[in-house]
Amino acid sequence: MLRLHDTATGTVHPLVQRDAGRVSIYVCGPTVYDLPHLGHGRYALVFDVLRRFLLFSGLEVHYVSNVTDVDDHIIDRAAAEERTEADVAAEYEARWWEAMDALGVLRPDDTPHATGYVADMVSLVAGLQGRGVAYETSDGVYLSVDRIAGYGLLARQPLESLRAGARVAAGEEKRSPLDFVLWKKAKPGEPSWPSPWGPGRPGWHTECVVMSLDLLGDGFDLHGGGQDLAFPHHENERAQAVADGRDFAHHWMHNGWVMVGGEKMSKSLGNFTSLTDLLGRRDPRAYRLLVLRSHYRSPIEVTDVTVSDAEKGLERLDGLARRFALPDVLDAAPGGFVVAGTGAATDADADAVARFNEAMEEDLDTPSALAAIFELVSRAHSVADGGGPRDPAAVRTAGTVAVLCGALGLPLRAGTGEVDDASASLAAERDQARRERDWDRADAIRDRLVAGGWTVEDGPQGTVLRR
RNA sequence: GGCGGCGUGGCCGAGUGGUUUAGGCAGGGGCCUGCAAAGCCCCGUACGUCGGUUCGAUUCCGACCGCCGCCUCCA
Repeated sequence: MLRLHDTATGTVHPLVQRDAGRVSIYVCGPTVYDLPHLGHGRYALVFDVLRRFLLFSGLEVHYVSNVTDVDDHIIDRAAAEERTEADVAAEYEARWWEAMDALGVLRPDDTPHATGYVADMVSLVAGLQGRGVAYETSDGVYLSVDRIAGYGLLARQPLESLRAGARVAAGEEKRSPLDFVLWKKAKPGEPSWPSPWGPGRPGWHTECVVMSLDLLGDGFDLHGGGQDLAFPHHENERAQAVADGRDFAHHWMHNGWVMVGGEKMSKSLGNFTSLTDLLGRRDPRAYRLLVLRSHYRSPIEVTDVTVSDAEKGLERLDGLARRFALPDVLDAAPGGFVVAGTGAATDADADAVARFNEAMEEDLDTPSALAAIFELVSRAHSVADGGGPRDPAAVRTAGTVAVLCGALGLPLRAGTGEVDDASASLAAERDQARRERDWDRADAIRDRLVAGGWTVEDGPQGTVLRR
């Protein structure tokens, strides 16, 4: 049984399933007004790994993640670029999925869009107003936070201390500084939908309540996102659900920051690197490995050094795949993973698989899970050094590595990459020179290849080139 | 001001009240190799500071120092 840290309690406890064998998850997705940055990439990877591990464990998963396609940022960008809001949202949503595909993040089972749920949101807000927990002002409708039992649950502090630190903007008509907007009245030129309060648009915190409950139902298992969503976003979602008398998420999971030079990466600090940029320059799998190398709740530094470090780790895994010509296991049906030879595997293999599972089940301890994998890598090589790459025990161990990596969404690459004709003929020339024991010529050719960016290895069939 | 997190060997980064090590990267030595590369073997007595509990603490408790974050849009 998977145990996970729960933001609501501050403890690690079992992820209880409302429906046995089936896990329902809602993860807050992107607001599509700009390129995704590394922080988006991290949360997407963290929850992708969670989802894959649940599938790997034989569970069914209903994974829902939204796209916020109506929002002030989108409106601002559209105005600045003299485009429609829909046009801006469509462009950046497309860029989002490109990045997700590059990262190997599985598509959600459902991807609700805020604009598709406006009528339901209006109903919710009207209902809240009817119950007297929401009130109208000149610019919108707000929720009265002090009417909510347990407000502050996810912030992990009581309402009073939250209120003490709250900043108050001038000219606000809110009754309490923590009250938040449910509905925004449209200004001229802004996109709008009809409502009892006149034309307007929903506030950000409302969409996820409506969409998660609609698609997953009351009392769904897990709600997640980046740490910065815990408060106020998730707190406010929960507040609405509570006020509406609904049973909301039973478990809350939040991942830690991407840091830059010791500071949180964020839009407001302007210190962000776009995910699109990183994926264009580096092996996308390196970012996944980098994310997996630290615990999901710890901050991670993403720098050239840490990315390079991850790439070298990846090289070690790919090296194993090359030696054993391991197939790409990622294409296997997500729920159909079978741990290679679990029954027939050596005790050492079974032990490593057990350690992998135990690590993952204890709050997704991916660093320890990776340690188990790397130990298998060493042993596969070690056994093959004695019995050759066809040695059944070595092959089985290597296969286990591929399966476990697959469970983490990390495909291994056995190929050496495209080798151009000129380089291939140089390699052939070198092999000829080596057969003639003309070492000077062979080494000169190798130097040329290395200068051309190749890694040159002597394999059983002669020179092997790879980038 | 309130609340929370973190401080592990050159770097990254798990974990644990003591008996044998996380793991990766880098570095040193050896094996293999025509030489390399890849791979294998061996190597580093690390746990912020000061106290306390304990037979024994990096691991528990307290204080302190330092760093980071949330309380505002933010993954």
